[in-house]
Amino acid sequence: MIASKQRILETGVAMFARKGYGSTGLRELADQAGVNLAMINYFFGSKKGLLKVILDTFLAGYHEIAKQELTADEEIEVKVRRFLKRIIPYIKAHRDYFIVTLTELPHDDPDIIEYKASWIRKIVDLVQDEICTPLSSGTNKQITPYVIGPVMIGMIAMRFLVEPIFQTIKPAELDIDPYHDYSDQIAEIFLNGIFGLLELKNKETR
Amino acid sequence: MIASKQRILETGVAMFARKGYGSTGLRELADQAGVNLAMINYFFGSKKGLLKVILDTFLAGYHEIAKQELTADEEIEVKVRRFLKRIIPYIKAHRDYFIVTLTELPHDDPDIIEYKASWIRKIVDLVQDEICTPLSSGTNKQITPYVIGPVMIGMIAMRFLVEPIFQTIKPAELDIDPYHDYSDQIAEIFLNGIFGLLELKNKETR
DNA sequence: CCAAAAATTAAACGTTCGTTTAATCCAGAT
DNA sequence: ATCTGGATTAAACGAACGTTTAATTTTTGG
Repeated sequence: MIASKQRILETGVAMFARKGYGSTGLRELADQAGVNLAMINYFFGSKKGLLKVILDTFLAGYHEIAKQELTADEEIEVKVRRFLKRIIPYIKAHRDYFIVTLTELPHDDPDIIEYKASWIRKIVDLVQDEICTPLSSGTNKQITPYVIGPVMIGMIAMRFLVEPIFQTIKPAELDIDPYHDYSDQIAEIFLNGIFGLLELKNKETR
Repeated sequence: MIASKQRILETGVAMFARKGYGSTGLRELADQAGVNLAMINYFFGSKKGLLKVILDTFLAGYHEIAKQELTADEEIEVKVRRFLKRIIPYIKAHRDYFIVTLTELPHDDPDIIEYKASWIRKIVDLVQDEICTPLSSGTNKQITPYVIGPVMIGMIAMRFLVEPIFQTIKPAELDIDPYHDYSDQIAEIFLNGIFGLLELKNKETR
């Protein structure tokens, strides 16, 4: 990718994450990227075009990992554990992409809502086929990807959303690195939680 | 509260949630609220003043519920269950407040970051005293509010963030009401998850 | 009923917004 | 060396931005 385009993308994702999409001006963005204002529209068509690239980059990566780790003929427990083991470092490495995606998720801009929807649809289908359906067989459950999906992402996600504030109130020792087993903790909580829930449901309807 | 002020607040929280704070113009806001443009600055001082009221309203309510339900001499299990039983309907009833708070959380606007931090600090302390500390006693754990807090909120939160997109990809039956036992499900997942995690940690270090 | 206070209005303030245009720069290929 | 196409620039576009002012209407309380 051309160096200028790359710098615009990098600066854009950083500023959108720190100030919010709507509160970021293209002139300040261009200045910080060391690039002429017109280059943003030249390379990305529009401000919204830049946002789309950011959302697309993150969601494509997320979906790719989900596909690789969840689509396998193995125990759900193993698959979920492997998925979390990969997705948490991925999010950590693309923290700003993640923050932008998450904070723009609920905004129903007609130009990009179908864009987001197409990705979410794929991920929901994946969770349905690889987690919910296998979990259902053998039990008389009713766990849907619409419940389990957000729960899983949410457990991981919120940490990164509040991290800037944690930085303010507790400047030391809040990086995720020290918790080298952070993904293990999340995996334990999630798996114990889900299996505990299923057990309970079985008991109820028995 | 004066009717005009109320309408500005209601319209403001709705528009900030749907379009984002930075992408919402005060003229459109005033129009939709059926109010003169100048009234917004008259009642709230500035656009950011309006945002502060929204954040304050939600976080104060959240903290109040956490204080009431978590500060008690009872089993953690009971307290967490009661907290979730109250906090989920609260968020559901103040969905737009919640979305605005969440999506503005990572934006480090110097004017409001200390504002958010003061609330988060209170909530972190609460979780520390009422959940983490009691959980620690008797075990050789190390669960901090900085891990457990975001996990708990995140499990609940993400559902509301992606709901607008779920509406798009699956227009029917996605309201949380049908899951009349949604908070029970979350509570089960969370409690099973935490206790499972603690058990594991004990085993490891035994 | 009238004065004081509060609510509301229209208009303008200067600034910044995202975008476009047209000219220029600079490689690499001919 | 020159042509060519992409990269880059400075400048301007009109629109929208958040905020302020000053005048006016409405409400309140003595």
